[in-house]
Amino acid sequence: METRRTKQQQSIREVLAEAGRPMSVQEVFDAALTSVPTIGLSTVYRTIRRLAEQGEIAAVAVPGQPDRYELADVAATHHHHFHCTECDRVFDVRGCVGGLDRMLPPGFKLRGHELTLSGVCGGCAAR
Amino acid sequence: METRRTKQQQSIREVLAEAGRPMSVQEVFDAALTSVPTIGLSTVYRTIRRLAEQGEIAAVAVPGQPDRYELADVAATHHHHFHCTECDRVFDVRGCVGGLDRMLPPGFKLRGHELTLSGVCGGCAAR
DNA sequence: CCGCACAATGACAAGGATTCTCAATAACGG
DNA sequence: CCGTTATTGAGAATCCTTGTCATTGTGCGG
Ligand SMILES: [Zn+2]
Ligand SMILES: [Zn+2]
Ligand SMILES: [Zn+2]
Ligand SMILES: [Zn+2]
Repeated sequence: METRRTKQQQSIREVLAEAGRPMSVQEVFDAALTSVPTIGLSTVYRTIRRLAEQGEIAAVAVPGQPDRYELADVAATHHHHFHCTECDRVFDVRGCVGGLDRMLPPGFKLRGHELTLSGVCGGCAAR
Repeated sequence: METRRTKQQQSIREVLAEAGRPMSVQEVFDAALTSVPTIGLSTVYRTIRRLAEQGEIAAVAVPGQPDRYELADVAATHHHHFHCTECDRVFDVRGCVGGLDRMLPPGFKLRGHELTLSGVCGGCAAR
């Protein structure tokens, strides 16, 4: 089972790399269209799912909205997210918090955590 | 516009109140069926959406899965969540973390936050 | 270079979750 | 009780995501 390199996959990676923030499948699709006008939505879904399964990208959930995705090398630099309730965009924020183990009930095993701040982003606050 | 009290809505509230953890619409529906066997799935979606809009319940997002909901009075007692990657259930955990403002870029305004721990729950870990 | 094998694609069908529509029901004030 | 009308339940409709499959084109061997 070889793995072939295509312009579609390359485009999707570039979009995610240059975005600087987690993007939805639809957002990736729209952005990828400019560099590969014939790309299909199926391909974007397929590629993103595979990348996620392979751990190359990570999923970010926001209530009531489709998941967003970002490159794992960004995710590898441990960070968290900020959801602007005005424009619905999601931003990366650096830093973390400690002492999470102490929050767990006995018997539970901690493997990871996801912290999402919410409020108004710089752009929306300015207006 | 009066608001009428129905057994369906009462049942849904009871289910959420007695669950002790955030539940998906389907879970609420299944549970509500035992007390109101004729209840429709539409009614559960409708009621949960209205309760969420009115701020009586809060939504909890998990990547790749439908939102879960919990009563706001539970949510009001500030707490967070634990997602078991084995059984996919979501649990409430008490406690919080501080110093979140310091994580924000300049110009951003913090209104709230959501922290979701993940790992293996007590039940699954036992097996 | 050329051609083959088969991974990947794109268009569309299919599936699942959520919302919408509407006639029938039932809560509640009179 | 009665009438008004908020609410319900069933199904259609919509949105998001995955599956299917004939076609395309990558990567390798000749
Ligand atoms: Zn914004
Ligand atoms: Zn962290
Ligand atoms: Zn579990
Ligand atoms: Zn907190």
